[in-house]
Amino acid sequence: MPPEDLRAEILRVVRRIPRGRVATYGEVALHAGWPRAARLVGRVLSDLPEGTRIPWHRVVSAGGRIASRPGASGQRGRLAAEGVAFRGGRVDLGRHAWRALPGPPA
DNA sequence: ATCTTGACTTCGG
DNA sequence: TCCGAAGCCAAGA
Repeated sequence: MPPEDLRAEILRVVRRIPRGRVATYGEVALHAGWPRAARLVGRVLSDLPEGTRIPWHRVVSAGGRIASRPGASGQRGRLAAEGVAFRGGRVDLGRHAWRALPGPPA
């Protein structure tokens, strides 16, 4: 599957992440059909226009950490506005993971 | 064609 | 828990 289709597929996956839940880059890549393309997910999201309706803020790094980049704090704010709980600077995946439960048992 | 650079992940110390 | 190294895929120089 060429990168162009992969991009569309990634965006499709991100769009289905429900409000109040989060998914990791690796997970999005997995659901898009590219198990090891986590970095590409980040690349695709970085190309999104400012006014996009894609819920890019619901995509976080492994373990619920917010990816380092300019604007990271804004992402946290958006998530908090959706009711996502944080614990020690990390998203509480035990309560807000979209599907899998990568973190240790609560 | 080779090297560097990322909104990444996992493993080992 | 924090840090560094290695593996990862694509794009740009």
